[in-house]
Amino acid sequence: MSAPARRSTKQRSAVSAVLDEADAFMSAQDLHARLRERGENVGLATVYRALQVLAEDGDVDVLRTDDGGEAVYRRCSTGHHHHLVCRRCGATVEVEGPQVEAWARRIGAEHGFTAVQHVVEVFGVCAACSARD
Amino acid sequence: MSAPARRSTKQRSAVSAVLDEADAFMSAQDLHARLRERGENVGLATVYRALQVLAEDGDVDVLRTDDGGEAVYRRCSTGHHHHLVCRRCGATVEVEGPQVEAWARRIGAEHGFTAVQHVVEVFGVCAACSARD
DNA sequence: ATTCTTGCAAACCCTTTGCAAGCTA
DNA sequence: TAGCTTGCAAAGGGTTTGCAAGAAT
Repeated sequence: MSAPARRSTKQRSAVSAVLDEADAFMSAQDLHARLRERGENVGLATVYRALQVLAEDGDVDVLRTDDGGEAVYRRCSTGHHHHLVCRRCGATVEVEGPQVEAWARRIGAEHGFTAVQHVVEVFGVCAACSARD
Repeated sequence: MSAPARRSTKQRSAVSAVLDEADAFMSAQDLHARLRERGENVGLATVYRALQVLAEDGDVDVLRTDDGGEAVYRRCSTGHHHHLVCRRCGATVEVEGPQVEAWARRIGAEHGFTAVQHVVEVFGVCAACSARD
C-alpha cells in the first residue's frame, strides 16, 4: 500500500520541460498541443497523469479556470502565496499577503476554529488589457 | 442583437428562493436536488440556464471548486463578506475583513489591474468539532 | 399572437480509467 | 525479470444545446 516508485521517462521530462519554459498557467490540453507542435508524441492521458503526479508531489500549482472549468497548471515557486489573475487574458502575478495570513488566523481564533487554512484569489483586468479598450 | 427580454417564471423564482435560503455556495446539481426534495419539478437544464442568467445580471457570485471543477453559486450579498467554514461539520460564519478588502485593492493597483474583485474563503475546524476529539 | 422558457435527450468538453504492449530499474 | 508507464479508446461527470411543446407578455 506504499506509494509506487516514480520512474523517469521521456514523456515526463517533456511535460516538465514545457512547464519550465512557459512561466504561466497552462491547461493540460494546451500542454499537449505544445508537445505535438514540437514533434514530441505524448498521449493526452499521459499528460494528465504526469501533471497529476507533479501536483501530488507539490511541484506545480493547480487552479481552475472560471470558464469551462479547465484545470490549469504552473510550476510553482516555493512558499505560500496567492494569485492576481487577469480575467481577460489570464496573465497571472504571484502576490503575497502577510496581512491576509494574519487576518485569517485571527478570524479563525476569534471564532474558536483550529487548523485554519484559507483560499484567496484576486481577479481584475491587467494594465495591457485595460489599455486595449 | 439586443439582449432578449427577461421573463419571470415559476422555475426562476424557485431557483432564486433556494439561493436566498441557503446563504452559502452551492452547485447547480445541489440546487436541483434541493428543488426536487421540495417537490418543485424543475429540469436540470433549466437550473443551469437560470443560474447563467443570474450570473450575467450580477445577482450571484460564481466560482469553481478545486475538485471536479464544479461551478458553485451564491447570492451576492449586498454587504460584501467572507465565510469561515468548518470542514468537519460545515458550520459557516460570516466574517468581514476590511483589511483584506484594502489589501486586494492595493495589490491590484500596484500591478496596474482594474476592476479588481476577490474571493476569500477560510476553512478550519470549529470549536465544537475540535472538542469532539 | 408573439417570443421567451422549459424539458428531454443528445452532444460537448475536460478528465479519468481499463487493458495490453513498452520501457525503466 | 518485475512492475511502473504509455497509448488508445471507452467511460464518466458536469455543463450546454437543439428542438418541439408550453408560458408569459
